[in-house]
Amino acid sequence: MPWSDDLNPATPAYQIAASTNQRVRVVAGPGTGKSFAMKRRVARLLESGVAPGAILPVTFTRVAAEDLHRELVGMGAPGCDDLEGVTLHSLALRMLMRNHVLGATGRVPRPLNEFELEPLICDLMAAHGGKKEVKKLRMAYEAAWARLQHQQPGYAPSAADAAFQADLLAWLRFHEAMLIGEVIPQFHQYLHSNPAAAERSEFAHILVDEYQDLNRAEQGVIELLSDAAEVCIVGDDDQSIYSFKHAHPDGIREWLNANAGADDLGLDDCRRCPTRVVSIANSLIDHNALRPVPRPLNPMPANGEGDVRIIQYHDITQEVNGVAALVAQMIADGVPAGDILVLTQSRAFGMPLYEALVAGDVPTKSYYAETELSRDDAQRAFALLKLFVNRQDRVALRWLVGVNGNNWHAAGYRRVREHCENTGASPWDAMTQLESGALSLAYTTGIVESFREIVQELDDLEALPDLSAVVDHLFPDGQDATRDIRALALTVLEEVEEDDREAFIRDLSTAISQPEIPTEIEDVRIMSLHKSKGLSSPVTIIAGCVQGLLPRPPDDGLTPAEQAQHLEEQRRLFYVGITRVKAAPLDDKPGTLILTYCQEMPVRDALSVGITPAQQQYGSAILHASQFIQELGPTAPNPIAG
DNA sequence: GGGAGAGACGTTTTT
DNA sequence: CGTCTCTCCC
Repeated sequence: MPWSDDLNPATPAYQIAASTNQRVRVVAGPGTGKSFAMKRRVARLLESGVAPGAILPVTFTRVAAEDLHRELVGMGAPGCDDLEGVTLHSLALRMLMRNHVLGATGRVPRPLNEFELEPLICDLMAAHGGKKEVKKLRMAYEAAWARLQHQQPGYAPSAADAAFQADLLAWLRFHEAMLIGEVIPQFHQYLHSNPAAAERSEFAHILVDEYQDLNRAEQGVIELLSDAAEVCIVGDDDQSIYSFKHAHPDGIREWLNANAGADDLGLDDCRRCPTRVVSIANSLIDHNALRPVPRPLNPMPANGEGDVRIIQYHDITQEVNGVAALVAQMIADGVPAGDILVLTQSRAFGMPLYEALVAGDVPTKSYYAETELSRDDAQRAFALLKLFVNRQDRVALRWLVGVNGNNWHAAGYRRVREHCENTGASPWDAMTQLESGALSLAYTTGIVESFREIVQELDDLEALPDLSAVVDHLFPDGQDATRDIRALALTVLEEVEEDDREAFIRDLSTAISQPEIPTEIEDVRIMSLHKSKGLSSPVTIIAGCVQGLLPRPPDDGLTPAEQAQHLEEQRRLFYVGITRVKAAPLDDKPGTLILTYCQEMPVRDALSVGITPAQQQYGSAILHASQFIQELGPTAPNPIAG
């Protein structure tokens, strides 16, 4: 199918696909068809003979990357099979590993799993003011890199920050690893200091989706890859919801300043949502006073008005049961389960809702954060597997020798590390010597004992006939803690060459950190508002619309200006949520949006979710409807009691 | 190094 | 209300 098929040259979608300007910015609201326009642009490039390898389509998440690939394959554009959307993170890792960058910087691109941070924190806490302080310092370190602060004139870390960074880097170097938050900055630094690097002119065309969610370092990487490229960025400042990773809506707003002469295009017709949803979405986002250029969405009358309901329940139990009953009823009425999307910003609503749906025999899939490695047993087995594949995996060894001890046996491990740094021995070799008595160090009784067990377990694993037996041994059948990771490991094993340990551990790690998203949706999906970005669904339910949860209160110590920005981002989050609704003008059922909230929940739940109840009675916290419900404006329906 | 008890604080989102 | 973290003491 030619790229311009069914495209009217007078429409912005055509211009986005057709523009040959070196720089193009597209600001496009939810449901206005930006992915469609992007896809056509890529198709045009491929049809005009651009090599797939010269095109870099950057997407924000893995889901979006797979989505783009699938749609291009569906269009049958030439060479589309070789064209993959990538996340910046995966691109950075690939390029860092491909080059001898490691030699130059002394760093190894082996990212640390979340759970592997624990021993790092304990190793640093004694010298840097305790666990909490170390966590804070680490976040500040990553934040400074994400914002490229070191490139700002006059930036100077405090003495305490500098001391911490030196120790952190020494730890990471010694353990041959990298923080996840360092991957992009390291890549940025490599590109920045190597103007002649091949990567800087590897791409002739760069397309960036969800640009508003990139932080400074990520934007900088795009700039550094753009030496010889036509660049098209696409996004929407009204959907910028990733300030926690230091993205800011001003990035896309101010992009034109740095790219004079760029084409500036926009898409405003909301082809996705019913008209009433468009109307309340416009009313809501209008409350964001910091927007320099308001861009209301145009409703499409052909989409129909839609079915919008706002329901208040008495307490959280009734809300959970009420929503579960609504879903069950809709399915009984013939709505496919895969057409229903349930969004809630907190596990306190999400998990009981999930359980209520499952209990009611509704096919449901929960998309809350990866659970494979949430249990200690699973973490231990996974670390053991890493060490089984590579005895020199220093992070895995550090984790395993410390896991049983108070503060991860920091005192004893410090002696081992000092010994290694003085002699050049690897931790594995030093531990082996300690174990045999060839070496003796103070305070190491505990870790040597742990090491003995580890060696025994590894010997047991080596005695097994193949990898599948190893998986079976590490993640035994029928155990709750390791059920998820067992299933995943078995799937990965099927795809891997006979007993290729390295490939197995690599693919398993990928599968854990970047889970596959099913293409065929047959279940009710339940997830956070953040995860819902990019999705759309004929029935969208947002539960838990209460003040304190949505919006969440600002962190302590923010300036009034920062508090205002926080509130606006929370509002954008709700905006993203309500604009997931897809009109179904051809079916007999209208696009449906249901917003629910409740008046009470147990104080214990409220506290554990981060709500500090202003009032409480008989152990229940008194809750109030989200202020955003009011802000939906006069076209919103009146709330009803459920 | 490790255990007992007092005290602080609580969440959510991605690669 | 629970859980994690820190301090004190052996």
